[in-house]
Amino acid sequence: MIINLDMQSELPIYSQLVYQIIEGVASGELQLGEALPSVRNLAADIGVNLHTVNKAYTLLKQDGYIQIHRQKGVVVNPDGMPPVTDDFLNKQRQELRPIIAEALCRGMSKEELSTVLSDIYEEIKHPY
Amino acid sequence: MIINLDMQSELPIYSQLVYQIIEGVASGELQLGEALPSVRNLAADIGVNLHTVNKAYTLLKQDGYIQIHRQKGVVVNPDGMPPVTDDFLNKQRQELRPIIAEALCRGMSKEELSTVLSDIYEEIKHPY
Amino acid sequence: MIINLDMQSELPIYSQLVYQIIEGVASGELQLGEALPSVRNLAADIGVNLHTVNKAYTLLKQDGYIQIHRQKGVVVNPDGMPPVTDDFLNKQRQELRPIIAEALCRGMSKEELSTVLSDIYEEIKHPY
Amino acid sequence: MIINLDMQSELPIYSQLVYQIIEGVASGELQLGEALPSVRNLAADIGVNLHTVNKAYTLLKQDGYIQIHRQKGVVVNPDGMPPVTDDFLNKQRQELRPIIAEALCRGMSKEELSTVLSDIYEEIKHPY
DNA sequence: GTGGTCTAGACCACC
DNA sequence: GTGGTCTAGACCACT
Repeated sequence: MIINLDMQSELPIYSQLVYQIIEGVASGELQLGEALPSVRNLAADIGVNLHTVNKAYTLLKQDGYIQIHRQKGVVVNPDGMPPVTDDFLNKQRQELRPIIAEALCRGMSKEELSTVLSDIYEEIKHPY
Repeated sequence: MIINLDMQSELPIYSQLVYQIIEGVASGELQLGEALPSVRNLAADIGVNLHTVNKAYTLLKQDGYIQIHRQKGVVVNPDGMPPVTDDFLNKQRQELRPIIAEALCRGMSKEELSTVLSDIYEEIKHPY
Repeated sequence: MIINLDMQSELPIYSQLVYQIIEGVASGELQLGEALPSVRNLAADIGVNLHTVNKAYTLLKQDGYIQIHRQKGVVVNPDGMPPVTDDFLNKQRQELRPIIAEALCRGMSKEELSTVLSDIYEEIKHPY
Repeated sequence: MIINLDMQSELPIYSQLVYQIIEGVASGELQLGEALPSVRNLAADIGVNLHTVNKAYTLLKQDGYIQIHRQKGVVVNPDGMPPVTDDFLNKQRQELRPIIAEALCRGMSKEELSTVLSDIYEEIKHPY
């Protein structure tokens, strides 16, 4: 899987890592139970610090996206992805709110927004 | 207009300010051309430093949401809001992408996402 | 003569006034010895404070562009415009330097810059 | 690179910094991709507050002259300088206009002005 | 009274 | 170590 980092982004590198792995699962490029590179290997591959990869993996584990086994290494959670909890929905709304407010302000209609959302949805699901 | 700040949030205070003012315009609570509080007044009202407010105002001005008149004060841009540029759409997609990837991963359908979006859209537009 | 002020410009209003009057003389719209509106009238016409107009006139007088007579009012200096002094040339170079550096940085050639300069020169001289 | 600040100038210190760095790039003293001093180092070197340097760097970043890498430092944009956009040309004309009007008023010919411009252009390009 | 600038000094996240 | 954010308090130009 190809990881694409923007070193100038305001987003921390570990967050970018988290999102790229989540997107990998969302697109099907990463299967449930599939092994991920070790912290050490991934860090070397993408040229970032060990701590950075570690932080990303730890966050992914906390949210239930991956499992970290002492010896076997890191795998995408074979029991499936975390469910849509109320906490998640609240967080999602908080993140969407300012984006939608800005769009509304600039005159985008609900339909236009829906189209953008739908576009991205399909783009992630079928990245080929 | 009521400003609601979360001092514990990971979002910088000035960003929260920016979004709340944008939402104020989006909801119609702030009219085009309407005066905003002076830097110092707003800072005192919400209990933050004047530089923090200043930064928020400066960002809003850069994006064309407000005008800062020399020694007269700050007003919502009377010439209307900034348009939907390609830059804006790109930025919007970049912000939406990880949110949608996460939703997809957890099994939300496109329709469910659209409903959430629609909900928030109306919530902002009709906050009563 | 039509005065055009930009209340949002970073340039102080009195400076804008100074430049517009200088441009009026440069274009020939204002003749040597021609009367300018009184401080009071001009302030009322363009909707700014008396002090602002006063400051502009005072600066113009200091540089020798106009004369201010107690009773007769304000006139464009009938003895001609101030000469090209070394001080003026130094000030001019200081002002031009950052503009030219920026142009050079972005890849404008000396010829392109000269064309822009020539354009503006003619535009001011023949504003019709 | 030697930075020369005039603390008495009407130009804000951060603007002087911006222009000096742009001139450094224009003259070739600063190469594309070259590292600039950290905010704190530069501030200490030239004896100003770190916020002042920060503001200069932020402005340079906004215009595309430099890149600010997360926790790694500041470099001259390795992808080249920002292009000559219409916005830039408009801003340039606005800045040149009053300077040219004044010169015209005092009787400088187009050729004299062109010579001054050419002088400064070469002076910046070949500062030795 | 307005925003613009500057200082001094602090804490934080990231790497 | 880096930049990002925030505070407190000051002076200035402009209107």
